[in-house]
Amino acid sequence: MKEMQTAYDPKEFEERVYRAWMKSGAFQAHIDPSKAPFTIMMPPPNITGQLHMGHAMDETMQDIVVRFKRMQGYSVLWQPGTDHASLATEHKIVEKMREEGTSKEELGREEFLRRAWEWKEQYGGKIVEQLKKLGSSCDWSRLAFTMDETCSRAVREAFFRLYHKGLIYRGSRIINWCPDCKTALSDEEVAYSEDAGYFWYFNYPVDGTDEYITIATTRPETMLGDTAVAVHPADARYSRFVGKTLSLPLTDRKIPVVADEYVEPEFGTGAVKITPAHDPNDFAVGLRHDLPMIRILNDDGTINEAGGKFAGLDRYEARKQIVEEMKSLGLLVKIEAHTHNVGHCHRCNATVEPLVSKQWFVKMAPLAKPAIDAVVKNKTKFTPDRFAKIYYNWLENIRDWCISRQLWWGHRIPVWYCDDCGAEICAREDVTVCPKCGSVHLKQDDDVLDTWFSSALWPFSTLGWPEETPEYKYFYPTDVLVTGYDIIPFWVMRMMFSGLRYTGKVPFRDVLIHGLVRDEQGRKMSKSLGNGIDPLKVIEKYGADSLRLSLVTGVAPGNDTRFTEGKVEAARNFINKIWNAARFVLMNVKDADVTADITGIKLQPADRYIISRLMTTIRETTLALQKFDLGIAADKLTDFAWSDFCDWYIELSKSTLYGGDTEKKRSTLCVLLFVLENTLKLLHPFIPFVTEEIYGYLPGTKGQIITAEYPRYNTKYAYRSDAKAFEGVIDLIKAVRAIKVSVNCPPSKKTHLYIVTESKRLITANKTSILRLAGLSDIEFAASGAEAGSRAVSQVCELGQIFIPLGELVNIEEERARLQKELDRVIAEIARSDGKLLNNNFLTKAPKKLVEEERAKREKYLDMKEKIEAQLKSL
RNA sequence: GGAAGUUUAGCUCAGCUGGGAGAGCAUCUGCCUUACAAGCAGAGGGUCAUAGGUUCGAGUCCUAUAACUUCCACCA
Repeated sequence: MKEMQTAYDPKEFEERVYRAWMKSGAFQAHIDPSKAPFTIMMPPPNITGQLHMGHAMDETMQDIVVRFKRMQGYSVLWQPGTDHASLATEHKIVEKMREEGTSKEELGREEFLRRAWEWKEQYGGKIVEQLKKLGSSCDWSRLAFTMDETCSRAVREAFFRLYHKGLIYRGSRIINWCPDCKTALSDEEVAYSEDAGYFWYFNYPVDGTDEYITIATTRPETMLGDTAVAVHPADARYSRFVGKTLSLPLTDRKIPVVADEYVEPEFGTGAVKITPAHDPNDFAVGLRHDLPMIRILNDDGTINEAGGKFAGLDRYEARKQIVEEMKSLGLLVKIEAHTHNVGHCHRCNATVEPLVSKQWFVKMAPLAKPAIDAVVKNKTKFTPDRFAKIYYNWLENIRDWCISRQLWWGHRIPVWYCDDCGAEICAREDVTVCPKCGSVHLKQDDDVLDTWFSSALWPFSTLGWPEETPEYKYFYPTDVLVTGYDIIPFWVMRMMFSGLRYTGKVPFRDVLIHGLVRDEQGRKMSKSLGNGIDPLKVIEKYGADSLRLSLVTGVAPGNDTRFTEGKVEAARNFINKIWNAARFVLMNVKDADVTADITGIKLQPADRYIISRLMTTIRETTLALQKFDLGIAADKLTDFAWSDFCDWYIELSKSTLYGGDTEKKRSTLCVLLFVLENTLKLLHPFIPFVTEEIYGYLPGTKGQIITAEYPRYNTKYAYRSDAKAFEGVIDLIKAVRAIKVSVNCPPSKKTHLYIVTESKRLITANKTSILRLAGLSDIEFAASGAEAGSRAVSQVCELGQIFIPLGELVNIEEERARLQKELDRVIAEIARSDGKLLNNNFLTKAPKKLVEEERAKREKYLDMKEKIEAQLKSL
């Protein structure tokens, strides 16, 4: 048998183990009617993406669930893929072209797309390689891409269906425009932030009088597009002006004063300039009063011809000049500092301009309703469930979704316009001849779709929808979607209404939401702050298993977590512990012909104890994983493995392993192997690499741990009373250890122990272990403490009263103080117990079992009190 | 303006359907005990944000308050 290295070194095997998994086909999903399917769709990372901590956590959580289910015998599909990320990718490619001294306009659409695909082929798979380093066990043979043939067909189909149901329409609306990306954005793609700005107060002259109306604005340049000033109908200050016209300064236009309830008299001056083409509220006012719309901005954020002499200036330069000019005209009243919410492009952070533009929209109201109902009716369940509220909140207030983007990289809108008859044709297949007039002069819409339009179809487009493929029939609907709460509006919501609309089913039954990974100070990790930590570097230093474990321990579902290297170190230390425990077991097994089979073996008390604890751990972790409580599962497991198995059982096993009884030795080895093997299986979803590696060293194992059966709770091995009894032995050992430390007795000095007990059999049965772990030379049963001599230290523990004669080591005063402290503790316990038991309401209303337990405790403490008092007296 | 979350040991955080406050790190003490010093044994440390309420019993449920975080809406 090959020997394990002395120290845990993930670098030595992680890549090798991953290759073996790939080669064995363990990740591959199979349509197997004899098994229940289990499906997870990986949130497709952008092809421009670099693996970050958010991915690492998201992937780890999915992989834990997937490996757990796979071991439970489900036919698992974890579907991987990447997203074309139209805006982000186009940005990147445009940037590259600029460096090469060219531009998309210069190259034209076709050449641009050719280069874009080339870029995708070259760099788009990078993130996939990074995911593999984490240990992600997805079916790479099914790697999908949002712009591949299958997904593209699904996009066409979806668009086609909505279009012909009137749920997709084209119209001129106020949309969010990014002047840097030069495209429309959806409401969700705009991030607002409180920015410091100003309030400029301008006077607009009232025609036919020498009076002015003062308005306040945060965006002076928009005055070029003003088509009215509005006041509240009930505002006495302005009522005499309603119906009059104003001369709009810097232009030759006359604009009316209108009355509209939208105006809040208390805010600003109570008079509002109305720019219907550049403000959503003004747009509504404009419609009500039939005002003209004057768009004053070009796509790049410069002023257009409507701006007269300001045409061609950048919006901020125009602002400066307009303010100057108003000042020189004496029409600038004052400037106030004012912080207000400004919308920014979530991709490039440029200030977004609301403007009227002809775009494609999805009508949301009819789609939102079923998506809400599905969650209300629990067809899809959020974990933690509080996120359902956030989901409702979004869908209940949702506005129509602007889906057209003025970009080239993406799914082109499948609509053609006929140059001859003006027909608008939406079709599944490319159109070359106008179905209305037979003309061949057709032009496809220039725009592409929002990336999220295709992501919304991900759970079924990857399975071949709209074809009823075997995959689709077997794996859809999917089981769990794992993602961060920040993605709910972009993706979760849209997959929900899309799934319901197109497939008639919810796309997933569970949504597992997690939080953000923050930095050590609790800040969001971001490029601009430069505080991001590269998961690949962490893997390089500590291994993927350590990173994975550190990302899920001590984390409550849906909560943000801080990443610290200390956590990774703690995880690494734990894994090293497991590594060495395995090494210990294997060293002792050597060539002994034993396996992890414990059937028919004569078990000692310690064996029953650890097996019982293993069973409890199996039950608890299985339950926690089923509820997606990954943090709790990890906690229970590490606690069991480290504390129960390593610190107790392995230490206990030494007394038989190093003893002469070969039969006992054999059975102990079996139990060690049994517990180790099961522990590795339980740990495998969390730390897959190291568990697989160790599993390979175990005698009698076949195949890989990744496809082994997940341990099952077996009542036969519960051994509840044995385990309970053995806890008394542990308590005894701990008591002796504590005493020895408290009197500064060196651990190496073996001492004698006297014990007054009724559990002689239990103690005798475990005598060698107790001697070894407590550092004793011998144990003697006594009728009373007197036999231990006067200079003995005593302690009341579960199995009885122990006495350790320590001779000159004992300082009577210190011992008296120690006992007094113990006595105080016991008295406090009795008082607590009395508080309950003397309360008649507790006796009558609390569960009987609880009352009985409380009575037993009180008895125990009373007994302890008596003994401690007697000991104090004897000193 | 609306909503959600957080507040527990020095730090970072767990704590499921209410029934004797936990972990890791840090601190202190003692140990190289032949798997592991990335370790072992032991110890100290908490008015569970505040105030009420429900209950025999509240970290846990309800109400209010405060502080912090986040999301949404938005007044030009």
